[in-house]
Amino acid sequence: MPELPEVETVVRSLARLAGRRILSAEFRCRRVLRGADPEEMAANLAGRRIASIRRHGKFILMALQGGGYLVVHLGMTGRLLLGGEAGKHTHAILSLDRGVLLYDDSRQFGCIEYSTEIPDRVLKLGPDALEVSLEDFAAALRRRKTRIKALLLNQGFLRGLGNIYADEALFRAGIHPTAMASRLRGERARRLHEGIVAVLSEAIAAGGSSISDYVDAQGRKGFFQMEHRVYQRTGEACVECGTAIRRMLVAQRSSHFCPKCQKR
DNA sequence: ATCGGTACCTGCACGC
DNA sequence: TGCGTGCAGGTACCGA
Repeated sequence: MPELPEVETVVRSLARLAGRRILSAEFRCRRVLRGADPEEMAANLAGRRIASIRRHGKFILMALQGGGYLVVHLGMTGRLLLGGEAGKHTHAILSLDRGVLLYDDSRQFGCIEYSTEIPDRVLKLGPDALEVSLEDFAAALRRRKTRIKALLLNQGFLRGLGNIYADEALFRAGIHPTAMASRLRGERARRLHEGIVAVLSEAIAAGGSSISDYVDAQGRKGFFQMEHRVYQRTGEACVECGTAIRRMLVAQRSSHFCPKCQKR
């Protein structure tokens, strides 16, 4: 489900949790704990106060007073929900001094873990897609010999983009998903950087994209899916030229593009 | 060191 | 109605 704009929206809807205390925690699925012991997890969290909540790429970092972090990744179908009933796919239940926070994930591709420090695999990600400078972005592109779509999905290169916003940014830049990254120089690199920042900013302003079931922590849907120009619009007319939008696989992920507007 | 392909898991829409 | 197929916002891991 969630890419940078959705995770940012969730984090904003969780901001009110700063200062709250976790009374107790319950974990029901070992898989989303990345192998950690459920009892140990619960013991690490019980009685702790939440200091702050922030986004790092697609990760959610909940800092605890006195040290330590609750690190959450929503994977494809993860949800953090304030309030509501635990269901079939609820894997974590945090009882707070006021209310409850649930972690729900039907496909179990996400994770929720406690760590004394921010994990290395989180810290080693590339620069944030909303913060990277054009100069750094353009220089990094030149060093990579791979198709641009695959590179934009690589969180070690740039953190935050996923399949929707990679396709949308490439469309805005007029770049074909199979274009070689190292060949995108000058004006093309600038347009791609601009397209990434623009699409992510607009999506955050719209509360993210709700393709099937994405909602923020208060259960609110996003509406940026109304603004998608290529993603899941296969066969529909390009908003710029009217040509039918095409779909192809790039790095095993479906990629949507306008064959006329986007050049290799 | 980098890259592409595959595996992981559940649910849904579709055609027969 | 049920069954098989393909598809879905993600990353980790493997071998080349």
